Amino acid sequence: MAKEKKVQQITDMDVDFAQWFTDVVVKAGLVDYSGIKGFYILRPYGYAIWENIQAVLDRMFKDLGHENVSMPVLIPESLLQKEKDHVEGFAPEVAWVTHGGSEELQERLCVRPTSETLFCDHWQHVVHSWRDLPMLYNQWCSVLRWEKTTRPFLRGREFLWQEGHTLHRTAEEAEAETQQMLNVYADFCENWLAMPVVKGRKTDKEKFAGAEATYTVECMMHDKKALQSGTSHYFGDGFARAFEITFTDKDNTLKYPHQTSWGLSTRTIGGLIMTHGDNNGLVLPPKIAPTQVIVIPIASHKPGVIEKAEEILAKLKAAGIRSKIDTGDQSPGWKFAEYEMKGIPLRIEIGPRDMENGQCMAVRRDNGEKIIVALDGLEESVAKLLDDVQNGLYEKALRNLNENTFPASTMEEAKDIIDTKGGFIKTMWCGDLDCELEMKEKVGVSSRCIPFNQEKLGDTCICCGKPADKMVVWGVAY
RNA sequence: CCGGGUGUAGCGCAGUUUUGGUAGCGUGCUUGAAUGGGGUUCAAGAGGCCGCGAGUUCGAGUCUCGCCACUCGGACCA
Repeated sequence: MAKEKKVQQITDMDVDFAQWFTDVVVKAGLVDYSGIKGFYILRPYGYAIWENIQAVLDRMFKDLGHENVSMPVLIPESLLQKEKDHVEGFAPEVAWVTHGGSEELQERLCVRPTSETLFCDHWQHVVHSWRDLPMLYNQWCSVLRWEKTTRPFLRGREFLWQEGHTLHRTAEEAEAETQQMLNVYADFCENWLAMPVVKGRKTDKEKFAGAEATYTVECMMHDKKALQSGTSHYFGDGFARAFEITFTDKDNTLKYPHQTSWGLSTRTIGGLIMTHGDNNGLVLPPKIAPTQVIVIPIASHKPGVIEKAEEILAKLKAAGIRSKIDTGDQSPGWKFAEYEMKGIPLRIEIGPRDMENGQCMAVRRDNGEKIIVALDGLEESVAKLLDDVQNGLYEKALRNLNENTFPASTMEEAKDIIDTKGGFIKTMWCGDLDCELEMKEKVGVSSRCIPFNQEKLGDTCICCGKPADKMVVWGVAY
């Protein structure tokens, strides 16, 4: 029943997935294009989703002892250049401020593409003793990267994110933090966004500029492409050495602290859209949806209908369910389509017929199922239905991931899978960069990660045939 | 950065060649009426520096030259 496309204005996702995505983000009122390429306006509905993401993650961070701070938006060139790998990684895509008013600056300033260098510079000032550690910082901000090609949510030149930065006394502690925060992201993606993840470590080729190790949660989108939804980096003491951050340890010797950073951006909203959305528009998991229930009165000119609808709204709100009502004069059909476009998880219809029977009609956004619900105990029924939608979305996404992840033992096999089916490919890999490059060249995939959940598919590398003990997941990435 | 495409009403587009000559369509918007359980119907109305700048011409949305912006694919990235 939900198969038929009820909204004509959006492109069919099976015809042109990219266009479908663009149609949805615009028509659901999430973003508008600004006058500058790659800069997007987050409209109230899009921003509300981000606010919910922020609220949940912020709580999680703070529960683990992190504190929020705010760093400058500009970085002096000399600072950016202190860590060699880092600057090489980011230099091609930074924007520079060269003038203040009409005066040319003595040193140009880059608009932050990420803030490691700023945190390091700060810590160099304030960290002196083992008693000053750990530093567990986070900031919510936007960063700038001058991307060549841009898309709403998925790749903007400016994007909103959070970047956590921590500094620790020992390597072990920093490594544990890196893992812990990756697990926070995985937990958040799976339990709040209903997006199952593949957790793992990035190959050296794919790791963050300046990091010793990068960990990632990778999600599969509806078109079977991969989206990196959160990353966590372990830096060792590389930055500390470059920025000369030292502390006196308990044994009265001078040491370099160990560092991490981790980030999750508005790209995740793109992930939500591409994971759960359908041909009628957006589909939001109830736990993150700004509005969980939309109440629509039917034949609202009939006596008592509006009043009953308002009564239902009040009941739901009192039960802590984020609900709205639409008493506007558009036709019911128009409203159905509108709120489906916006991905509201549950719709409650209430009309004269329902009132006579002491019931209302609930319609699930995820599968279109229509359920008659008694007005008595409505709050409990609705809460249960919202849970069902949340779980249904996760199960569906998990099925998509599992059914489209294939083992491969030869390049030909891998190529065939990518060309005919798409999805993720898991193979053994020897660890050589050359083989990784060849996979890109010949199969068209990049390594997504070396999953923590390893399977022994064989003992030779898919590419060179030499001994291999690592299983890698490959895919076409956003 | 390379290659293609597009700029005309809020949005989506036709009109541009073969013929330079009153600015069009759909949708949306406003108002009114009837409707109302899947984008309801009818009526009336408002809305344009035809991307920008030069040029040709009696006359340019249309022809010439230049510029700009956006967009889609490719190479690079959250």
